[in-house]
Amino acid sequence: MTKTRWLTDDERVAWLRLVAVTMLLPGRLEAELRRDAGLSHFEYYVLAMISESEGKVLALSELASRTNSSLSRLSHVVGRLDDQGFLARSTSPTDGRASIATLTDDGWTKVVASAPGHVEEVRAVVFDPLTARQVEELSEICARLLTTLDPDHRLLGLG
Amino acid sequence: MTKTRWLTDDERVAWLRLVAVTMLLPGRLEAELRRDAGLSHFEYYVLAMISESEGKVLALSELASRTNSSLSRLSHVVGRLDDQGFLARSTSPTDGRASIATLTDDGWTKVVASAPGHVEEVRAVVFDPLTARQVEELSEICARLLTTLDPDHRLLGLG
DNA sequence: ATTGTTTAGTTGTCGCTTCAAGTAAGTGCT
DNA sequence: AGCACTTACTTGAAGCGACAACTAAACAAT
Repeated sequence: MTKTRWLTDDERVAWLRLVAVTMLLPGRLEAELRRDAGLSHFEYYVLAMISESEGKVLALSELASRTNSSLSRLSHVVGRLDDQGFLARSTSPTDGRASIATLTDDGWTKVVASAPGHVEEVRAVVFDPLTARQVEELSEICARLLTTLDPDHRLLGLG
Repeated sequence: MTKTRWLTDDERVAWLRLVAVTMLLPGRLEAELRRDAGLSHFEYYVLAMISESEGKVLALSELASRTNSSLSRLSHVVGRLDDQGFLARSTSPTDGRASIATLTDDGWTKVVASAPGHVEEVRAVVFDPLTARQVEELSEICARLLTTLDPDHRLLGLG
């Protein structure tokens, strides 16, 4: 049990601000999507990830990596999105264990309809308040943090 | 319906990284506190906020502001923390509607015992990977974002 | 071939958050 | 003083996510 290295005053302020951002930002995205698209941010993110993949098809395990979710969570959510007709599930022809999710036409329409409002919200909340220089810095800072948080680059496509 | 201002490539990368951080960071804090202290991050944050207030006493509505939670959520959580003996509820003498939460000795002991591990985790995940310069930049960037996300400074103490 | 292990997903249960409704105290208007 | 309105919670029901247990397919070793 070594002595705790407490935060300096500057670090403490930075930390409180960062925590505040991580508490508030998800709520804003959630609210906009819920209101304008009737989707949770996670549901939108799932559909968006599939829509950006080749052939609009993804295995659930790959989807779980990219969305930072457990397979259990994903299984429940994909089930609901299936019920709503935004995607379809099928068994992989090359691996009998794997389920693959395919975006339906309705799902694609949904993503296309939801994206502009979502992007507007992202601009309003993140990019508009920052200078171009700060966007660069933020990007670099997040990249550094991700070397610890996500050493295998499981999010950000490509495992 | 004006034309969507899509993100540039650089913005898109920055955005994906930021989303990844906001997805992963809370999980790390949650896991450490759950493991070492048996508390959720939100429970810890509630106790910490009370412990830092004058007299270790706070009205629930003030607590709700500082923790970015609904009163409903807070009411449930405070009920549980009360059951566990970490705080006590009482009615405000000056306002019959208001409940005030008081940290008990056990609650104080819990916060003091949990803080070092929490700070270590914060250092490991956020401050150690960054240069001093980047910490400054991050702090400034978060401050800018909070002008939109939290215009009334409801979080960060002082409304 | 068979046995054991790993991988991929599903399902049921529990706990927590949200949401809607309700209660009670305070405030403003007349 | 009386009435509507707002504020500050509390409570119960419903939904989502985490966890544990389970199924089934693929792989690895002998």
